[in-house]
Amino acid sequence: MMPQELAPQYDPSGLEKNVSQQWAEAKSFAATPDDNPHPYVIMMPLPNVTGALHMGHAMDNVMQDMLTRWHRMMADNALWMAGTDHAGIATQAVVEKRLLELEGKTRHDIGREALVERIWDWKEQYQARIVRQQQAMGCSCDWDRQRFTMDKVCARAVSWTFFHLFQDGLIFRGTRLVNWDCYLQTAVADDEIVYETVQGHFWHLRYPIIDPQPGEPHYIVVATTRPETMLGDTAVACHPNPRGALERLIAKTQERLGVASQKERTEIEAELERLKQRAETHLPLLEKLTSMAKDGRMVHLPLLDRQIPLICDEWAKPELGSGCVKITPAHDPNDYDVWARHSDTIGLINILQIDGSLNDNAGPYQDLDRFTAREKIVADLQSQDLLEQIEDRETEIGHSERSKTPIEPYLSEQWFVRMGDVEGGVVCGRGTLKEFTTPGLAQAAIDAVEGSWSSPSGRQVAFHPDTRYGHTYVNWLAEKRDWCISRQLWWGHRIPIWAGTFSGQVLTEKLTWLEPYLSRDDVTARLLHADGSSQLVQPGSAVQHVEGVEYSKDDTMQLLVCLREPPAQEQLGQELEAAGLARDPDVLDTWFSSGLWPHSTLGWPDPASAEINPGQALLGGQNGVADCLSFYYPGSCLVTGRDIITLWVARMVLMGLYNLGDVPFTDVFIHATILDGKGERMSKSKGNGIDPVDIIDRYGCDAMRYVLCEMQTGSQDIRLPVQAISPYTEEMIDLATAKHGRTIFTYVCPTSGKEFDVLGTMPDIPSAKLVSERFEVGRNFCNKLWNATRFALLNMEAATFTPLQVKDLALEDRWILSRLSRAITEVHGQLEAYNPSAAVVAAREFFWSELCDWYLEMIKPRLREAGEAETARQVLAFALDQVLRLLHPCIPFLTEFLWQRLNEHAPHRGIEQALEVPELITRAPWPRPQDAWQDVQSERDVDFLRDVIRAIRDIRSQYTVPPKQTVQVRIKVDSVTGQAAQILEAGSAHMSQLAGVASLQIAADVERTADAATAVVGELEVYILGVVDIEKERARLISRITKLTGTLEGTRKKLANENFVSRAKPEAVEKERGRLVDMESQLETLSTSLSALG
RNA sequence: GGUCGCAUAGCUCAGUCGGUUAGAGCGCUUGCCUCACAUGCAAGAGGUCCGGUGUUCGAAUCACCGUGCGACCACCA
Repeated sequence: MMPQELAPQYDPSGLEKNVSQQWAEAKSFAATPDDNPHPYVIMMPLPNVTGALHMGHAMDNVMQDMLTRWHRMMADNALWMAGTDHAGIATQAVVEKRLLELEGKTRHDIGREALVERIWDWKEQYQARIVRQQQAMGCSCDWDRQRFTMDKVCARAVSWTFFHLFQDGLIFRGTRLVNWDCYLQTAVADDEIVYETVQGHFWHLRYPIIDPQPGEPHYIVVATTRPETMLGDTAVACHPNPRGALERLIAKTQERLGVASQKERTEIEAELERLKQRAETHLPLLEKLTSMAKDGRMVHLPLLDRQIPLICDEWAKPELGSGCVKITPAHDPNDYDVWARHSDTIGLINILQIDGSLNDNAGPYQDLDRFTAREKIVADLQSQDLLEQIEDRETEIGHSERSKTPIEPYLSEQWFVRMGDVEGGVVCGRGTLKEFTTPGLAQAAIDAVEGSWSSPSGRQVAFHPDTRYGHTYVNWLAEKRDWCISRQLWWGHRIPIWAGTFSGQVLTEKLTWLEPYLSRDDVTARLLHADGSSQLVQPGSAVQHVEGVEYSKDDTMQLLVCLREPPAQEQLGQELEAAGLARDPDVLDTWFSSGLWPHSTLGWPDPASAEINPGQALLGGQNGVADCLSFYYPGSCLVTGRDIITLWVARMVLMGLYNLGDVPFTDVFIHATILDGKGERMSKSKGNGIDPVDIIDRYGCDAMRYVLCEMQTGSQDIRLPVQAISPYTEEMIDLATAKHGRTIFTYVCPTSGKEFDVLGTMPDIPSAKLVSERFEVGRNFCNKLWNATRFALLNMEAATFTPLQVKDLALEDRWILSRLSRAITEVHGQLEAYNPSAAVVAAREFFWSELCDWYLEMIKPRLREAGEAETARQVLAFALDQVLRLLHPCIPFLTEFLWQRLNEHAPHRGIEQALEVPELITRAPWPRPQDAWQDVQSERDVDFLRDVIRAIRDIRSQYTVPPKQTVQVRIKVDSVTGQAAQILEAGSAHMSQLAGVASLQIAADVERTADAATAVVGELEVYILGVVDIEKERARLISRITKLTGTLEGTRKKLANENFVSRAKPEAVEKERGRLVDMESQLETLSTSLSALG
């Protein structure tokens, strides 16, 4: 096939599709275990199947792809595992919402099975869309291995992990106060709550005191932002020692005042004054109440006519409110703690039903929604004169991230993973060669990133680009809070537990029936005592144990049976159900399965028997080569944003350690978060989120990737100004400065004056695409690369390869090879340091500022000359080859396309020897720097020539000499045989080509004509003849002299400073001396020229 | 309340061990459609390195104080 000439302009649209197809056909990204000792593994942070990808995903994916492609070129066996997350609550919420909107039905109308089926449909649709987006971004994942967290292979890993944690006593069931989403009717994790400030009230309630003695108050005032919770009050607390507490606080505040800054002072002084005042006004009453509490006095709970005790607890703060606090243990976490301290004297009353309405403990308010009840209660209290005051107040209300409804603290039975240290420690990697014992799960994950610890294989986890995110990780884990893993949802991995509550003889019967199953290694059971503790039912000893002393005949106990294997869950599960046990309806927290991602995807616990989807690459070992799990685990690098360091990274580390005894990866690369032009986090719901596909459509994927790489500098945030494309005029409108329309999601097009929206939710006005002009830079870069290649190919009709000796090459050839070698070292080093921006800048700098701006220009005359052209072509082809390789991890499509064109024109490339040139660039060997090519002398010589050329160009520009007009130049040198003269002589062709020099005279005694402008380059005087306007030249020279004199004075002063000369490093002093000499000589030349002007 | 981070050109950001006249890209000004590229080429202007104090021969860089932002965690009767 005849090589085709490239079009003069780069157009990414068709190109990227074709290249994509080539990669797919060649299965370029397939990874299979082999005898390569260097696997490189990245596990993709799995996007949720709730929606399309955004710019944050683009950044994340591009960073991963860059690392993967780089390692693939370095001949590592590189696996990038792709996949998606079922994202339990998020996905179910989206599908339920649609169900309601489109069909007016709730999940209860259609039932569990039908809902789950619908969510699967949704998942298929979105997963396909996500994969298309990732492929459009050039992601070089092994697409034959992509997974979904609910795939069978992953489900088995989830079940196994649950089973072992349960068996080890690390998973337990308990009644705890959880965050309850009344809309979705599930527990949600602390991190799934967003706080919003709302205008609320602070109600001060009066609780009458029963039988007040003379001198005692008739009521106690307590304040609340949620008055309906009073129905669940079981005590009122006051501080056991209010005077002591208040005095301590006053002392502490005084101390703070001592060290406070000026600004804080007034505030602290006011606070101090308030506290002192309060001691006067409130203490007598509070002390009275304390003594009454110690006396065991009771308080009347209004509306319900209950008596509740007055108790002493330090949770009551004498400095706040009335100094007393109502205690609602079932609906407030702090009150729950108070209850835990006083559980012998006070009760615990739940007043809520799962939908947020009140239950039968609420008496007359039963079945009212909690907010309706609130109004009614306030009104009722008011009518009984029990409302002392209503204060307006801003309050922070926790809302569920998914349903956007207010969260209620709610007492319910949930499953937890024990994160803290346990007696006897936790065995990690049980049964493997890497087995070791750790104090607890959280501690194991903390150890993994700290100091001297290393896994049995010698690994540990390091954060990049710096260690500060290690602190986030450790601080979070150090709390060792138990992890609530149950969710009352239908979408997710169902908890593999069957439970039944039995007592006495029946329990014994059940255990006897269970006995034979317990000898199987995939069945385990525990008995849950009323106090929350549990014991493993041991095979062979179950019956005896039960008949022993552990519990009395009348005790009621919960029998929990856990099944490890999903198939057994089907069969044995039915038997258990027939025996009166019921499967736990809950599903697991999404992070439970994503925490297993690095090994569940590889077939853990047994790759050979892993059930993968049809057509997918096998996981078991073949032909004597290791299976995927042992080959690809532990992996290499995790790439993610900082928002899920705790949720995900920490969990992967601890799950990996627990199941396999080793960390899932050794490096964690935390990339920047993308913000909009106002510094706000990008998100679709904020109306500032850019869809990567819109950028790809407009600028091309490579352009987007180039800019993303260049932006990744290591700082924590990146601002990306966002523009909307006006649907009326197609103009770009900057959202940071544009005028809003009727809502914050609409803007006014300044030209047409019409309104558009950015969310796509306004039915009556058109919506605008969001893009960013920042990506133009990337497109321009791609165009430059396209055209540089185009130029090379136009000159390469007869390219051949002949082994060359570097020392025989022309100055510019030696120079470009030396610079190339440096650039390779730099790019490689910056990639190793997780600094993509610096890597890309180094590649660009070499390619654009050196190869294009100078080398190409310098060899143009040679390319036209037979005899000279061959070598120039060969060096050019080689340099281009190396540039394409260096840029491939960043801009894969274009480099792949150009690589193939280069292969057509110049299939054999190299300098001393021919390079390995594969058909596709994806597996082209990564460039290596050549020490032998480092040529300081040629670099210095070319720098010098460039300085002279620039000086001439500067003068030409200053005197507006038309580009086509040539100039005569005379250069005064010390000696015509000196080095400078030789370089100039050798470079005269370049000067003519690059600075329009028609005639060049180099001599020690050149004459300066009256119409000559003077430039000084180092020690040389350069005269450009026939351009001068005397006044202008005088002004120019004076300006130069003034500037130079200033610097010169500074240097002189420095050197005159005795301290500098004696104390600074000798090199620094030497440097200054050298500069001084240079500047003095330049100044002299300039002064001479000035005076010559007359 | 706790922990951590940021502030450098009009904009977005680099700046390594404290050492030359503080850099890049975009934008701006001027001149060029020079036979690869106007998505380009050449030349240029543009800085109180947030403010202050200190350490040092020397501070954008180190320490402390202040100002203004931001992130995460905790809490909020």
